[in-house]
Amino acid sequence: MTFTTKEDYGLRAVLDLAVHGGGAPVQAREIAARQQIPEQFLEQLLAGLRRAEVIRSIRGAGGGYALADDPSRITVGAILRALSGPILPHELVDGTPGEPPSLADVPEVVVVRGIWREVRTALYEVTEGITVADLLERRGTSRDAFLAMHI
Amino acid sequence: MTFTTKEDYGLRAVLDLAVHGGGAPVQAREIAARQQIPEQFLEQLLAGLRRAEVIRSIRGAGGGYALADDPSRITVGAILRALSGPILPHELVDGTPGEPPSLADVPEVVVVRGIWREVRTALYEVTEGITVADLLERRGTSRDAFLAMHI
DNA sequence: TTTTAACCTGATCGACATTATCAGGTTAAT
DNA sequence: ATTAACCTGATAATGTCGATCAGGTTAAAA
Repeated sequence: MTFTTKEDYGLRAVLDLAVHGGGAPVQAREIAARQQIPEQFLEQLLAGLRRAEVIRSIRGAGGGYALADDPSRITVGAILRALSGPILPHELVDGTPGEPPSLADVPEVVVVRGIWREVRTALYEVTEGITVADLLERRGTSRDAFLAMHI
Repeated sequence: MTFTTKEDYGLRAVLDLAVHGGGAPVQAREIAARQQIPEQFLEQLLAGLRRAEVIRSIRGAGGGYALADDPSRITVGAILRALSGPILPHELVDGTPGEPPSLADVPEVVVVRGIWREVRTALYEVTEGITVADLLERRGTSRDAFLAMHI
């Protein structure tokens, strides 16, 4: 079980987009610079997010990226799924179509699939419960706290 | 983010051990046969579980494996950590020691680290909240339900 | 005390994902 | 026409996953 840099980068990129995207599109280069993400790698992630319709792109000079929807309708879960596919491989939860049928009769298999279902539910509740709008709010308060510390 | 076959196998092996370990040690070969896990791969996982003191081994003829503790004191979380290390890489949550200090000042980084902390907490609560004793109980009821279906 | 059943160790392997980098091609505003 | 930006595809180092092979070590049992 592991989360990766890819997902960290992707979340930061979308949040960056939400913060700095008050009208004009935001360039990948800017995001890369602010978030210290390798530019070409970031473009791969943005391409995936675009295909999943989390963000949209504007081509040509003066182009860039923007959120595809209102921040309150984009969840952390949607972003993560766009970056890395389903949270938990179905095979573990439901079994594979091609597996020996006897496997589903092993009681331990049944019980452990129940665990995976619980884990998936917990992850789903957390990640679908946080929207980009929530993150924007958190960023505001955390930045205020940070600035206050440095007065 | 992904869970793997390794973790599925490992959970099933420990549960199998709990079910069939009423006194005598259980052989890796038996577990492999019942759970349909490649025997040598299973031994790798058992070795890791032994090093983490989730199970213990008895060497020599008539040996095998047994739980290292009471089923009620072994959690799913402990098993998963023994198999795959910490649930979430700390770098994402706390940053790496060698990272440029400026990164911790990027507000988006701070916010996203908060997300990772929430995800970790949720996973922790689920996995540490289920013990092997719980699984034994579930197995009992699920097997009864299965057998009842086939009368 | 020899045998043997079991654990144990280390090496190796193909396939795949991650984390990039490079080289260009395409779009559309200026 | 130029140019700033997105877009695409190839390449690659590194690591993990899932699995297999070849033996070595322990200790119960014959």
